[in-house]
Amino acid sequence: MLNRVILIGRLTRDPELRYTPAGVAVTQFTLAVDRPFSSNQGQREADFIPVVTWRQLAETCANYLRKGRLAAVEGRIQVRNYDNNEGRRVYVTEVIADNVRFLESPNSGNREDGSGMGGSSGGGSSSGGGNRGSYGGGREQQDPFQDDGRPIDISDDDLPF
Amino acid sequence: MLNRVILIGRLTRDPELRYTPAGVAVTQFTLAVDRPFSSNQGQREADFIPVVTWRQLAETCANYLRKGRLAAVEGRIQVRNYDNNEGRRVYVTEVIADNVRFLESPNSGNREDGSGMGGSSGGGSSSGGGNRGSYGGGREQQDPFQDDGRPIDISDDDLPF
Amino acid sequence: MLNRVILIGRLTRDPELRYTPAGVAVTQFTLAVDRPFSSNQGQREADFIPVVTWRQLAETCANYLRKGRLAAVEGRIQVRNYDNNEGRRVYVTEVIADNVRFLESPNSGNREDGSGMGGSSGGGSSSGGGNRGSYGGGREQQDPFQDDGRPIDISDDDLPF
Amino acid sequence: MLNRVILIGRLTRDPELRYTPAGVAVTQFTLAVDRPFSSNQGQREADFIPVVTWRQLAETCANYLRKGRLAAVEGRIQVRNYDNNEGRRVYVTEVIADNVRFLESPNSGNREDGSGMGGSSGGGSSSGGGNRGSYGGGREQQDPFQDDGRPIDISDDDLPF
DNA sequence: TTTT
DNA sequence: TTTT
Repeated sequence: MLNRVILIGRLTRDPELRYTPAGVAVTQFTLAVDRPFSSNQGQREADFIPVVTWRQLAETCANYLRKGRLAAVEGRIQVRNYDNNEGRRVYVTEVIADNVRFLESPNSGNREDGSGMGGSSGGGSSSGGGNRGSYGGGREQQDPFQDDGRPIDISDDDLPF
Repeated sequence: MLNRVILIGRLTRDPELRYTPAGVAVTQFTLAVDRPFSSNQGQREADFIPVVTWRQLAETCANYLRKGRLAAVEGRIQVRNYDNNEGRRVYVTEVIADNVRFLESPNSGNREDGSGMGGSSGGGSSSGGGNRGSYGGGREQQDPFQDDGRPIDISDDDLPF
Repeated sequence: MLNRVILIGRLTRDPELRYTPAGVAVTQFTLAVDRPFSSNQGQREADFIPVVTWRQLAETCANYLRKGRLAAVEGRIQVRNYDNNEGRRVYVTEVIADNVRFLESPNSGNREDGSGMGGSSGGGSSSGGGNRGSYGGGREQQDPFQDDGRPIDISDDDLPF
Repeated sequence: MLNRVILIGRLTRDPELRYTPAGVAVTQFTLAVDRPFSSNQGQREADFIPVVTWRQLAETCANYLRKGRLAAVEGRIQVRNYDNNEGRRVYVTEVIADNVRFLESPNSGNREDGSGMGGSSGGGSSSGGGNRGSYGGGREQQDPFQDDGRPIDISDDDLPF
């Protein structure tokens, strides 16, 4: 079996870093990836694809990625499910990333930022300022994947790899 | 932007061929893709990933793929949404395939079956017999993506590419 | 069968646009892709991977890519061979791209430049002279991209896709 | 940077297992991957793509793969070079695989044979093995996989990953 | 022959 | 030098 995904897109929001009860870092963000064609209403649309990173990569992503930034993500598709408060089973599809490249950095001019893998995470970074604008430069699209009341259940059982 | 997925897995059921009002073929199936590691309960798990094909490729898949068969799929992740009968917005993530390889065929011994792309679709649907076996050879897992009451809304607006 | 490559790297030189006798555009460039680890001498190394694009994509690449620019390339590996002037068979491996993303542009600040696919090529077009070399097609072929004295002939038989 | 290749094809010969002086296993084989179109002489052609695997994966490939078998390979493109006996620099392009799937097995009927990885179970960690080491890393290297009179030396410096 |  |  084989399950491989490669995406290039922009973050719809700042990444969210959390920790499992056992202290393992998890970061979630959503990538807006423009579709390669226009809709028949002539608009360019995007797919909003949830991405999850774990451990060191999670820390690095939380430190270096921000809303609007361009990133390349390598990983696999994972489908998990939970029962919501109406007793319905809900399916959640995410890309579990094992490699993230930062394709832009605000302060280093126009250069690639380095790797999400080997990168020493350095300090808190977050470099302030950042954060303008709608994700993709202009269109006011909405990130559908956030605090919509879904129970958040990160457990240490969810560790991939 | 870039959005590329490659999967190898087994069909959880026979593919479902439908037509849009304008007569465009669409085929949906789910691929069970084993995870590359075991859960911490020591079980091997799988992701059940919905795949959609259109037009000629849809016809070919409907003709040649069957429950339990191994296939390779190339495509892109698409996230669409609709409002369910409780007025909640539901997000559906699918792989829109533009290339499918049939990695097994029941009657040609142990050989690859050919391409889903250029393949002359040949005749009649091959419906016969089909349907033995649980998808992954043994485990009785459940395909979560079927007739669970979700409205099916294939429209001609959904044509990719 | 399946053959898919995705690269992100920097151009080692300006791209070279040429035309087949029938006027089909071909652009060649080399991508320097850093390896994901350091050598045991502690140096970071790169692979230098030749990329070939055809037709509209070739024009767009010639117009928008330059030495040092970051690009994402999607395509397939192609291996062709020719007999050199010593009568030895030489094997040439290239990535035939069907999609190129420009991940930096010098004049548009810090934004992605757009697609290599749908891009209107705009200005320069650079039609110039060039023109020989059979590329990719039959057997016993010449490498059109080397001006080191080997015979060159690009023919229109060499069009992929 | 990013460098990802996925291939499905057939082995042109039995794989060749060797060991470095330090006893690290290396296996080389060539995958014949049919092109997705016919030549203008109407023939279907193939690319013959050299694949290299290391360590445990090398042993597994040597044990389970044979000439003619269908396999899926995931890895990265590596370009190394050496100076041949005429003093010319020769460039060798190979896919360094980190995942191989056996898509056919002769004795288990028509089923997929399993993974080339041998996933460690347990919850966390896994990811096995050290890192670093560039295979074909330094400069001026020999191609260890050709017995045509060129000097052979696989060194332990060549370990990838 | 290589990019940052 | 190539597989089916």
